Amino acid sequence: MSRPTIAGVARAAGVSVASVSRVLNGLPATEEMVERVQRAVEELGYVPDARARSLKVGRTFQLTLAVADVGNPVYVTMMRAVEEVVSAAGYRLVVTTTGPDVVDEVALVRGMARGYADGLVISPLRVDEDLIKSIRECEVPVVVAGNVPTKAGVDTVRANSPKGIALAVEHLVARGRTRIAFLNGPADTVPGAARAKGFADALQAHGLRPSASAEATDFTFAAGRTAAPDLLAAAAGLDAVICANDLLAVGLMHELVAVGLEVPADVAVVGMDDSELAEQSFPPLTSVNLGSAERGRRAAELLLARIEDSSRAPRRIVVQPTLSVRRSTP
Amino acid sequence: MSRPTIAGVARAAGVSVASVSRVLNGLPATEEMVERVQRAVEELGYVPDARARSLKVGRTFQLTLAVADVGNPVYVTMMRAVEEVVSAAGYRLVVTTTGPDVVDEVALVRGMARGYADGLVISPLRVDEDLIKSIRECEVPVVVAGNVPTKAGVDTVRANSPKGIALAVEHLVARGRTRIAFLNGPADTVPGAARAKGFADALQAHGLRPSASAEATDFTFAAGRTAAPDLLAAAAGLDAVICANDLLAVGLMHELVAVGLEVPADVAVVGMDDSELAEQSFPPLTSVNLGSAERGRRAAELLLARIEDSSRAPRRIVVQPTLSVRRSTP
DNA sequence: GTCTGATCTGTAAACGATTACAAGAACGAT
DNA sequence: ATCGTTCTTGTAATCGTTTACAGATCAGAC
Repeated sequence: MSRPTIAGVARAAGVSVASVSRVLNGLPATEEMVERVQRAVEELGYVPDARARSLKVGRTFQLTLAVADVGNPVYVTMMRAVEEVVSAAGYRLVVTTTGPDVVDEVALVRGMARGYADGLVISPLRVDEDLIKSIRECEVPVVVAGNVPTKAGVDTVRANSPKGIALAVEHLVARGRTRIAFLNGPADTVPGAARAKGFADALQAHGLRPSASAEATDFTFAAGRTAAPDLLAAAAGLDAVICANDLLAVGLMHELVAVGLEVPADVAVVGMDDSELAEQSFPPLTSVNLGSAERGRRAAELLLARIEDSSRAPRRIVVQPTLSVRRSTP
Repeated sequence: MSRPTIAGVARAAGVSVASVSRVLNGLPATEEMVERVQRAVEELGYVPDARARSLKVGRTFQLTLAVADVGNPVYVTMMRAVEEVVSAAGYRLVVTTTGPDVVDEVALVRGMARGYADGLVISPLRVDEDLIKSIRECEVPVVVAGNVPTKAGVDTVRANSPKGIALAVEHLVARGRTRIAFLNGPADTVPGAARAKGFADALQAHGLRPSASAEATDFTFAAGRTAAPDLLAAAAGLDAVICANDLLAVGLMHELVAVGLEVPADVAVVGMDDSELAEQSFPPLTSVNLGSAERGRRAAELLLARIEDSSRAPRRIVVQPTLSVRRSTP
């Protein structure tokens, strides 16, 4: 005995399938009709088939979130925010891990044409012409959580990481630190490039020169540890390090302790993302809050809005950073 | 100009829709036929519609993963493992957050009848008769990542947390600690109950009595901090604490430091889950590895296997724990 | 009593794929 | 030349909904 269909309900209730559908979708019907249909639905334990409904209405009530790595706490924060907005609006969330390669991202965006989801939030690490082209031509609405050129003409929600780094530098300078180094992630990524430039500019604004900078091979804890010795070797006597994200910062702190340097007494450390890890690390990490939760929320809202009205002009939202001061800086 | 359908391709190629479908699905066809269809597909940029396909074949090629809280690093680990297996098998992953309430879990399982996914991996915090009933009656295969009674007759993959706690106790005793306390999460959850009992049994096996125990309101960092003072007040002179997960352990360590106790010199701390946080915390946290990645992997494999063959006997897999010793214990 | 309009319900045609079945082509064996 | 077999292709039914359209019912106005 297999699942009852709407036809079975109609038969049981002695009405037409159209009437059943109407009652189920809350369209006007007589009291008696509603009553009969509901009884039949109850009795048979009928549940409408999402597949059939999707085909007919052309919507799946699913949205996709694509991130490079679910292990990064910043994506967890975003994901939670997106999930919240999306499920409140009656959508399910499909989570996809793209990995670091842009070709996989392009393939993903192209694949959206299959229509398994009604929209996409993508947070790309690396962006190229192909990716932008695929996004513009995508069958379903796409919102980019990240930085793409204005001329791309797509909805975006991005952080202002140069400004964030400026906040960090300002804070460090105010506390008397001047020999400031930068531990970046891969510079060929969009955030990596933006943060490198932001760091250079921020130091210049204070009349300082970079004490040193190093580039980790990834935005991960392990890469942070690995890159730390290089950074320390390059800059004798540095008194502060700004890191391109919290994982790198925590990795660095472990190495600092290992070589006998104290945080923040000897070296102040600032992270970025203000993820849960910043609060949990020891000492708790001063971190630039780039608004990942808000970016996730806004991106989801933008996507929902565009699904409602596909003709609206593309919007570019910038979420401003704040600094969460904790004990890793003096 | 909207998306081309299979009919459009057929027209462009001058063949029937059946032939197009066959070529696309790799069924036998002449060289010329394959050639013509592929050219037309290429030309029109045709991509098959997942919604229509789902309706016809009765499969969506999606699987759902339901966890209580995506913010918990242990679920991130599981999720990554599940995603890997599932996407290698050509499925997409729908991630759902159920929250702590069992009624929401039941609603979720019932909702699977809508057929938006071909299977479900659920990791429930709290389990009751209703939930088990809904799982048994579910329209699609369900694998429980967690502990449910054998008589429930469902596929499960679970950890052996009592054994894990025994490992922790053994380790602490071997290092000369005897005044051991336990910081649990909510005892009305399945893992909470199992771990409380495991702790009591393990101490007894060593002829020890619990130094103290406390119950945090959640398995979170914040709850760990909040519960810490109670624990310390209840047991003057404790020399070790085992925590029901890593977040609680890290929360506790922060409080220990705050009251001037040193880890591990004064108090040894052991976490559970061996999540990435254990490695990242300072000092790095000795933690019971309950095999979350492997549990995720096995659960996904079990689900795929059951989708292939729904008549196979339910399997119960137990993943054995190991202890990752780090510097939070002497 | 008839007509108009509004309101409710049913019939049937979609949505876009897969696939059972039948028809046609090709080919070798007799 | 005919027949049977095999292989390829096309026609049309089907999956389970939604919804355009038309038919039925009914109330109120004349």
